[in-house]
Amino acid sequence: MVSIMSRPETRIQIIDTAIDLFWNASYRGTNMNDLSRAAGVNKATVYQYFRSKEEIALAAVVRAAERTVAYVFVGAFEEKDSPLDRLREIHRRIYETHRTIFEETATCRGCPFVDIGTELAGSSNDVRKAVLAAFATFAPYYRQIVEELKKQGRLIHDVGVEQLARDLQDNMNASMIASKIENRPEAILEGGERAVRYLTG
Amino acid sequence: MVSIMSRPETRIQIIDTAIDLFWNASYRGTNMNDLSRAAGVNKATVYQYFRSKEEIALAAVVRAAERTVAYVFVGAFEEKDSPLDRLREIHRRIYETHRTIFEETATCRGCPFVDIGTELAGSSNDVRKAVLAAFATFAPYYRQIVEELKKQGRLIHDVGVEQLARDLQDNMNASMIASKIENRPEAILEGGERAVRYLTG
Amino acid sequence: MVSIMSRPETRIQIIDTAIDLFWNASYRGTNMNDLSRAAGVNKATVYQYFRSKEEIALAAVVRAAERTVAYVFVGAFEEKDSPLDRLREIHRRIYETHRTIFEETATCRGCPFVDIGTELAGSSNDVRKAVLAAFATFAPYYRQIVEELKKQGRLIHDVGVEQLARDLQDNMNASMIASKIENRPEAILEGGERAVRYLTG
Amino acid sequence: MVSIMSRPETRIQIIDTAIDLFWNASYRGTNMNDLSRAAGVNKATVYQYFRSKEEIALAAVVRAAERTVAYVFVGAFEEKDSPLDRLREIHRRIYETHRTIFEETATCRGCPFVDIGTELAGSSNDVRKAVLAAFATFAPYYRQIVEELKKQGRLIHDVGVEQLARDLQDNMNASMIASKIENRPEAILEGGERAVRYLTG
DNA sequence: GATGAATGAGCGTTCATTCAT
DNA sequence: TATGAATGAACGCTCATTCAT
Repeated sequence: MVSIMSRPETRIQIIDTAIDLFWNASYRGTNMNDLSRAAGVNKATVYQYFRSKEEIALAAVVRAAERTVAYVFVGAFEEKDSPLDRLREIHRRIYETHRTIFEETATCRGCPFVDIGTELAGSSNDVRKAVLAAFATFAPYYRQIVEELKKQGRLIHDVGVEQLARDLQDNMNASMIASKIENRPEAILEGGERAVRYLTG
Repeated sequence: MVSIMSRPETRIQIIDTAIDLFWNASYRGTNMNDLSRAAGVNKATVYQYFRSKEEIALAAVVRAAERTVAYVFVGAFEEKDSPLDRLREIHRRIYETHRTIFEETATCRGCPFVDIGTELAGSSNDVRKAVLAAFATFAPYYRQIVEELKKQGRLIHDVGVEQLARDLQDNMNASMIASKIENRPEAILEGGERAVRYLTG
Repeated sequence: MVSIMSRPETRIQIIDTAIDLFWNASYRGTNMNDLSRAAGVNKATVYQYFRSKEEIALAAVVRAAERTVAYVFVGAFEEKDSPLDRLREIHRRIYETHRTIFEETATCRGCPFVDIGTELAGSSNDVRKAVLAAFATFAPYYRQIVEELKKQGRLIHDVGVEQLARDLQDNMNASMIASKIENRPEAILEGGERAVRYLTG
Repeated sequence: MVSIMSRPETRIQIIDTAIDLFWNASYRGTNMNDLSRAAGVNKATVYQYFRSKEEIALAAVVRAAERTVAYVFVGAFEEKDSPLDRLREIHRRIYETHRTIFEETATCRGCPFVDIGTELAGSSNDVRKAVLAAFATFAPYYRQIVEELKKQGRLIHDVGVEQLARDLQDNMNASMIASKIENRPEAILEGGERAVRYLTG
């Protein structure tokens, strides 16, 4: 069965499939055979859109970041108004995603950025930097949360906004690692409460 | 029960080599050829001590945890007396290890437990649980730090000791991930300060 | 009989590109991607003019022979009058072509006919025969050189004209192989002197 | 069926098989699957002895040269005493080899050195130099033939010994190319007569 | 107990060729 | 006519693992 999709759709189809497979089975745990089959295209077709598997990883990180910004951060900011609610909503949205997968597969996935970043940082500087860039696209949202809290005089630590925003990102990463290692999605939710606690006591 | 090997040193030599290689190049990025050569034994000899590569990963996680307890946690507790100094010393010891490697290789390694855990959690439940068990061996030290602070009335959060100890472990994981993704060992040190801040304000 | 293509220039463009690429990187070392791109046409377009890659090789041999006859043999015969000067001029013209390429690429190309012939003789009888036919288009010129020398009584070997003409072709092939293996264009020029020596002492 | 041969035998078995296949179907026309199967070993085993296909080509050229020296040149020198008989015997021995293969396969193979040299000179400088080195191992025999003829005062050309020895090598190469392109083993024999003619008139 | 040698299965990648428009 | 897109088959090479001694 040949799909009738034109160029950009195929590319995106491949990337989205890669995001899913890399996230589920890691970069090295996913092979190009599985990837092409899951994407519904021939293996050679994949190589008309990407020069190498690593280049797919790069594109996957970029696109996953875009999707995360749209669904998690913009979504949370649109749905909630107060900084703390937004922070909780960010964690809640990620939690829901993981919980759904957990219910289907009994397995808790980790953070797609942390996972591929730690797996490949040692062998691909490009991927490492792509993950760093992904985090940078989340930073404005964390920053805004911190700034609003600061304006409201509710921050308990006398630390720069930038640092606190980074702390929120680190806290999110830690939550998702815990949820994967403990195989327990709730850790992500608990991470949200910890973040609130850390910022406002 | 008699173990299948006669020379425990060989077994340990293999495990220690595996810890180093897995930590440096990830589990899947390390092959049995490199491992056996680096361990100074024949490839077939490795398979007299371990049934599979995964079993080596299991043993590596266990032994790396033991070494971490001895050098990082016991070491820090022997060197420092106050809970906050001990917490800082834990981060400092890990930082020093990473900084030394960073100066030699210009590359920042991550957390051996988080790395192998996130890489294999999806495909090996045993490894995931081994990492969880490794963290459990660190927990008593974090717990003692928190308890002593509590006794001194210096904790700013009204949260259970157990939870705060977990938070310290999560914070450490987050620091090491940041140091790897940012290729900047200092992130581990900064993580120590954040932990202090989180606990005592 | 109507040919299948409407634009003869496209066909020729493809063939000329193939001659260059096959000559530079060998038949199997050239792929249809590079060929179509270098020819400035779509890959599928190539297959509207040729049924297969081998058919391109066939056409390339035919056209390269035509170009060689025109530039090397007719050119030499127009420029020089005496048989020995013509023989030398044949080698000189080929030498100049190779020397120019050598100066640009530091690499000495071989004989396009010998190269593709030896590469494909074992797998394509058609290509082998095409190369044979190419040599046959050079033979009249070598024959004429030998015949004129014979008429002048300057031949030192009592061998048939046909055989001596073949010897000249063989000598040329040997020169070009030597120049390629030794990466030294001068071997072609030296081959010209050897030919003179062989015929007239 | 696993062969019981020990290390050096397996290596030689692979090389000898490679010589045969490369000679029959060219370097690029031979794949590692065919090679390993024909050698009677697993594909992975081949890569325990050679780092790459190109390294096999290198070893094949070296060994083919050794075998050629032993069978063709030393053999001819032991069998015949006079320089011209030796020269003819060199061509005759090569001819017999080709004729036997021709009778079995109806196809005339070319020169293993020229063939792989022209195929790979453009992409592997190492192979090119290996072929050059192979010719260098034949040179002493051609040189001795020429020197003895010179001592006997039978040379008709006033050209250095070194040059004439090179001419004999070139002549042999030309003969074998002709035999392959014409699919006619006799061309090698005729090349022997031409060599005699060239040297002594 | 230790090893040199071997292997089946699979890896990422590329090939000549064809489809659909 | 010409092309953007796709493909089955094969490529050189590497993997974790096992055999035979």
